[in-house]
Amino acid sequence: MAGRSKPTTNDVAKRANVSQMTVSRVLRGKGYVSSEIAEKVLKAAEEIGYVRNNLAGSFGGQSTNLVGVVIPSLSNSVFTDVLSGFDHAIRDSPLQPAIGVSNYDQNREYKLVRDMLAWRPAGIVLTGMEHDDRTRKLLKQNDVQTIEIIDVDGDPISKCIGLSHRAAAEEVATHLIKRGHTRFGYVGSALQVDLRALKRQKAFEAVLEKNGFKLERVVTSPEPSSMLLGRQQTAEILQDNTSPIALYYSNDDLASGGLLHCLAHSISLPNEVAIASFNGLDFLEAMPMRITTLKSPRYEIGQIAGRYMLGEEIQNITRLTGELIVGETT
Amino acid sequence: MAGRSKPTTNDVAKRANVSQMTVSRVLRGKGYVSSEIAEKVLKAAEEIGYVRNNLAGSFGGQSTNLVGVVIPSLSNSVFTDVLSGFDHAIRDSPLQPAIGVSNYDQNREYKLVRDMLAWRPAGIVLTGMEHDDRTRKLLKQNDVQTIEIIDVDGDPISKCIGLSHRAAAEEVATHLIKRGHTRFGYVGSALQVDLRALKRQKAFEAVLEKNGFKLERVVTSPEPSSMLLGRQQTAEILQDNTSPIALYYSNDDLASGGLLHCLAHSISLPNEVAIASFNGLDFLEAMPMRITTLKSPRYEIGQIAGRYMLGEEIQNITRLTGELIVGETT
DNA sequence: GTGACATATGTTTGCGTAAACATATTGACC
DNA sequence: GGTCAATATGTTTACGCAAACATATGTCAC
Repeated sequence: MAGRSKPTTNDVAKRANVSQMTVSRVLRGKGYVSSEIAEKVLKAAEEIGYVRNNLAGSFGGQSTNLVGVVIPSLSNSVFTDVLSGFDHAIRDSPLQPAIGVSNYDQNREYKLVRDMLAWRPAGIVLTGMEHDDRTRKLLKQNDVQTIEIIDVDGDPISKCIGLSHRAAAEEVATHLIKRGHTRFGYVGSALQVDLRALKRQKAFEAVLEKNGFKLERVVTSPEPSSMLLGRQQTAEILQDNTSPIALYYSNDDLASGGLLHCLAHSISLPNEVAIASFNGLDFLEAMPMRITTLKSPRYEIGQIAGRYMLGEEIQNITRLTGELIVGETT
Repeated sequence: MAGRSKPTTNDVAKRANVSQMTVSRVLRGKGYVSSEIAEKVLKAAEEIGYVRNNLAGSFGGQSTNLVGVVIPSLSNSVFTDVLSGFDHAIRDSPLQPAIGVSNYDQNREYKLVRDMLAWRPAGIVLTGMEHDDRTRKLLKQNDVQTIEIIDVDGDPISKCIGLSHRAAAEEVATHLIKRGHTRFGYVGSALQVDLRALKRQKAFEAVLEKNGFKLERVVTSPEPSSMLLGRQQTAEILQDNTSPIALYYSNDDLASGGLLHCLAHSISLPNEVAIASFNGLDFLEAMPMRITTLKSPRYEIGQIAGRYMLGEEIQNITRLTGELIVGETT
């Protein structure tokens, strides 16, 4: 039973006294096999604990049912939300995701892609539009289905799906200006690594300037985002602040920290300080006050990426729109 | 360049005017090859965009460097934290995780395991101790390294690592009793699906009864956990409540919702209502008040599971201990 | 009863890599 | 100058599956 090497179709064949090919046919339910023989074969397979060897089976063909998915981090629910959507889309298909975590490192991403291509995957999913040149070259040379997710501001390798982070920031900036805010600040973290946040900051600032305003205060930190960091950064950015100011945060975690800071210091929202952010994560709904944010269609991005892997046709650039959630903080 | 099928060592060999075997040797850096030829081969490989075909290469051997990891959900940071630890441990090794999401469904878990075994993985990581009998049988028949994570209350298939959820609940119950609480309630969600939460509830109740107390109120919901649900459930469990009561929540999300409910209704903590929970997720640190919780060693669990996959020896049952974080809510 | 066609089985072959098994060629040392 | 070992290359083969290509039987229409 626990023999050295794993049983093959040949072992099953011997046990069932048929040819290897008949076993293959029975196991795949393809081709003509009488029910008696089929039964015999299934029994034999069951008895010796046969499990198909995909390695052997697939390598005649050109690709496997593995899909390489590279994301920057597993501890940011933006990416796990996308993964959930992706998984949902492919869950009842033969596709199987192999996940790699790049840690926001383009070199690591390259290595992951290289290793994944060795498995002749059905496709590759990358996060963002910024990649090592070697990655782009590799993916263009090998004709795997490739899709870049989350961001669409840039030149895609092949397909891409996401939202325009520029447009997202512009929408929030416009909203704040319409609301009558005249002084602005920005709170961000890990910008050298989160290139999409950087795009948002730039776009936000551009809208301000086009309207005769400017980004008066900016506080950024190299540390990863967290509510706690947001509290600290908000305390910092509001130091010596006297007139009302609208703060744009690079994400919900920081913004929530900002909200808690204001509540703890009895700062009136949105009169003294306004808060707006990006992502629209679920946990915001339970905060003591609704934060204005732009909800990104994360789950949907994953789903569409999954459906693309299943063969559904999509445009080269699929631009989804976020939803501006106007809360009580602006 | 973008020929029909992908280049093989043979194609490289022809281009470099050497034998296929020499190419193989160069690419693996194994065996004797002169530096001139090595250079020629590398150049040729580069030019035609050669990528190794793992399928062909591995199937002579007995297993691949893929590791199948099955988790119940990607939207619960408990599991993604474990994944992070796992990824951290194997990141610089050749191992590559293939992730499957079971949705707390043992039948789906079985199918995922079956599909994964077809890839001759170096190992399989399962979540929890409760599995379909077919899953257990399959894993015992095929001698893949298997490790069950997060829970250790049960009979492991092979190895397991986690914490005793019984012990965790007992510690919290004991703490609450020591603090002088005399009336108790329980708030939980998705218990038909989260078997570990159920274990905690049972163990919690057992300690109470051993000490002459009982679980006076219980509110559970089939919905997935969220802060919002926690708020609603807390409102429900406190309805018509007059004397002080200590509430044990099945996790931090619900407990945080409970905290927000109490703060919003000016219920004094921990005098009128005490709150304790399980997991110790990071976001608790930014809540307006510190919640008493038992911090589970999630990252560490993942790390050790990863190291086991790399060949490190571990005990059959590795029981880590959680850390009781005594906050301001008890 | 003779094709024609569906049904049921078997045989051969190839996929890309690396192990195992050859040869050559060099050079070091006595 | 001959022996031995290290170095450098080539040839053959196996790995497990399924496609492609054989045969067989059976069954139905005319």
